[in-house]
Amino acid sequence: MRMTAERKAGTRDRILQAAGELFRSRGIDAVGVDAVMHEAGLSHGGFYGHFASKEALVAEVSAASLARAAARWERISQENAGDAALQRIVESYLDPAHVAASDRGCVLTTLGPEMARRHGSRAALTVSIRRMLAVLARCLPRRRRQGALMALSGMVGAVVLARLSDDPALAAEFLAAGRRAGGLR
Amino acid sequence: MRMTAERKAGTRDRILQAAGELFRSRGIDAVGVDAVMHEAGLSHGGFYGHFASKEALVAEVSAASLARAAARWERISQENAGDAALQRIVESYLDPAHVAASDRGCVLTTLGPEMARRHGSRAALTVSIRRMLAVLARCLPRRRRQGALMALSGMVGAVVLARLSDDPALAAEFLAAGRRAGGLR
DNA sequence: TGTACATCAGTGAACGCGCGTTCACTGATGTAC
DNA sequence: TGTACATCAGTGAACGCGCGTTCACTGATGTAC
Repeated sequence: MRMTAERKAGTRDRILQAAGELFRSRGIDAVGVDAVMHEAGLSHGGFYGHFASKEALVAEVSAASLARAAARWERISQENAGDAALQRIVESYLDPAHVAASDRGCVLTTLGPEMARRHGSRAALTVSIRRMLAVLARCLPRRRRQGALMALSGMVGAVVLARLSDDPALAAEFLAAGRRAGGLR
Repeated sequence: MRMTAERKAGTRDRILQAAGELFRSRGIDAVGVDAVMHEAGLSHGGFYGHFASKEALVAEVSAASLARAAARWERISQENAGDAALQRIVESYLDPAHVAASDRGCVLTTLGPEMARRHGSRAALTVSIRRMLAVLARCLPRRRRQGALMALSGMVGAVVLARLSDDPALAAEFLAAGRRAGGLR
């Protein structure tokens, strides 16, 4: 009984993981429950033993994914001095490889407008956004709050625009602008 | 014959207008051809007399909508001095009323990630992005290119994050950060 | 000017398909004796 | 230790529905005489 419960929790995590990757790379409405379950190595019927609906999955996977990003930023800022922490966070957010791999990209840049329309999911995302702002403010020397707001806005916009840009040179310019907004260079 | 051709062109424009509003407010995949045609006051069957496919409509309406925004910025920058033009552009982009009315919002902030996945449509959007950057650069006193890239990134990110924020106070903070990124205050 | 015909923008029924969801089932694993 | 039973995570067929697209049609308008 104990082991089956753990096994089920593991399956649930695999579904969340698969959904996180597929939603971010293809968009929420373009990915069906059967595609998520197939990616998790299961048949589609079992989905409703883990989640009440596709919408419940969307809410949970987006909240969990952004919360994990916020936790990662917090860990980096605890283990590094302000300067070094900021550099790590900003560089990794704007790393061209991360920008290209949208299936592992930040929810804010991969699903931002889509999640903004799902009003029920915004509260959970806002909690993580506040945590990310707090980390950035802690890393900055002064004008902390304003700097954090500008850094996050600049980074999110830069990634969205870099992904939209047809020309790699223009995309690189946006990523460089994002780094500057994040206080680097 | 002449008048019917004009009438048909007018109908086509109504379809584009309806699609632009619906796609931006609800998302592309959440809006069907029949919803677009109904909004334009027509029955769904007539759609294929105007467009080859839904995907062709998506490409055209997104490109046209962003091109119109770029043209508006160019008009403002021609009719005003650099300072005043920048203020008008940035203020209107970050006006809370405009941010709330996503059906008339900028394609970059309402459909950015969704359009980034449609590789065939990116080239046309990139043309408009370059025009918008050129306008911003013309308005700035110095560090023009860098300033323009940071301004556009900061404004786009600020609007995305403001729409995501559950709390109006936090949303207002993001919009203020976007104004600062745009060189105001 | 009036009538007969041609054009074609728009209609609405129909199509095949994939979606989200339900449900009777199966078979591996855990428990009781 | 071995056997019989209970549990329940996961299966896969089936559902109603709305999607994108097609097509035979209609009826208003423009042209020819």
